[in-house]
Amino acid sequence: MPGAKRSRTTNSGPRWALASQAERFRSARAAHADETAEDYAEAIADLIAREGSARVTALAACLGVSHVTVIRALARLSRGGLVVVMPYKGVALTRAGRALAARAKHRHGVVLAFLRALGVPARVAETDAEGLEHHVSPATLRAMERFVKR
Amino acid sequence: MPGAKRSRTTNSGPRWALASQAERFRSARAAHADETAEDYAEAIADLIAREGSARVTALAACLGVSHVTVIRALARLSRGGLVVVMPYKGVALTRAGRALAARAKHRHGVVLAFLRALGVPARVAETDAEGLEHHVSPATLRAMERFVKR
DNA sequence: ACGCTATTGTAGCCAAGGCTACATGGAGGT
DNA sequence: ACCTCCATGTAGCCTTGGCTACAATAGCGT
Ligand SMILES: [Mn+2]
Ligand SMILES: [Mn+2]
Ligand SMILES: [Mn+2]
Ligand SMILES: [Mn+2]
Repeated sequence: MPGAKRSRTTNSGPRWALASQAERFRSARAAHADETAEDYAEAIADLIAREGSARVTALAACLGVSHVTVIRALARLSRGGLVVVMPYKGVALTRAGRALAARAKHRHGVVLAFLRALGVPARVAETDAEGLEHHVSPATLRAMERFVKR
Repeated sequence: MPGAKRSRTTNSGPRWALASQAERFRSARAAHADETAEDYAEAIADLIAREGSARVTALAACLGVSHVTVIRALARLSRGGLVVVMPYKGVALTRAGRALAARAKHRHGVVLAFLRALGVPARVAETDAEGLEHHVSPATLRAMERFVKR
């Protein structure tokens, strides 16, 4: 008979498969939790470098969200000790914030250069890099760097 | 004087930079919106293939979330016409659901094979692929396939 | 036939990340 | 000095995606 009835606890595949698959999903969810902080830190550092200051409105335009969304995100990052908000003056990065921005910027650059080296068109590479970067582990990042340097 | 005061509308960098950066962030957010559907479709198809049915409990174990989370996600996917839930029997994929699962599974496979080919250790590759897959555009996917086939 | 146990479902909580509409504040230009 | 405009902040709403605790039910084994 088809779908031969197996006792309720039996399951064909390898015993470790399910648990470690769950771990993979957990990792992806954890990456998403860090994503906002990374993107904000990088955007703030860029704005300060390019315009001398990072204003809430500029951040909103840059990230493609409303200023309200930025204000609330900054409040969270501030509680987390990554930024200092100076109303009507701009947002500054703390030491930890600058460190995060530097790591994010570096990784972003590597991922982008990697995609370009792979032969992905510039515009597409730029778009994909913005999402991919947050899921690139240190080991994969090293592999990408190796590849970029031929 | 340092930080030479620029008129309020001036901004150094290229004029198009901000808007298109916003577009990149919007794309990444859009990818996240599809992520749950893709992962669920793929997991359901896998469970059906491996065990003959996809039960809520099995999905929860597989995805690393509580059964409540699965039930609610399935309700949304059901409203979206991707799955049909048959209580105490299992979850079935609709035609659209099967198509999504097939695309997701293929892309996942390519991303994983690509990382392996790049020299990323198996465990790390499996973990990274779970998050990366959702941000790989068709153009990048093709580039990865090309690379895997040397 | 009946009870146990595992599966499924509900209620209600939380945080994040979006939004619009409206309120307040700063600062430049007149 | 003051007006006006823009930047900032608040109130309140929504959806997604987590969770725990508890309720209901299917179906197996006795
Ligand atoms: Mn980035
Ligand atoms: Mn990003
Ligand atoms: Mn992602
Ligand atoms: Mn995935």
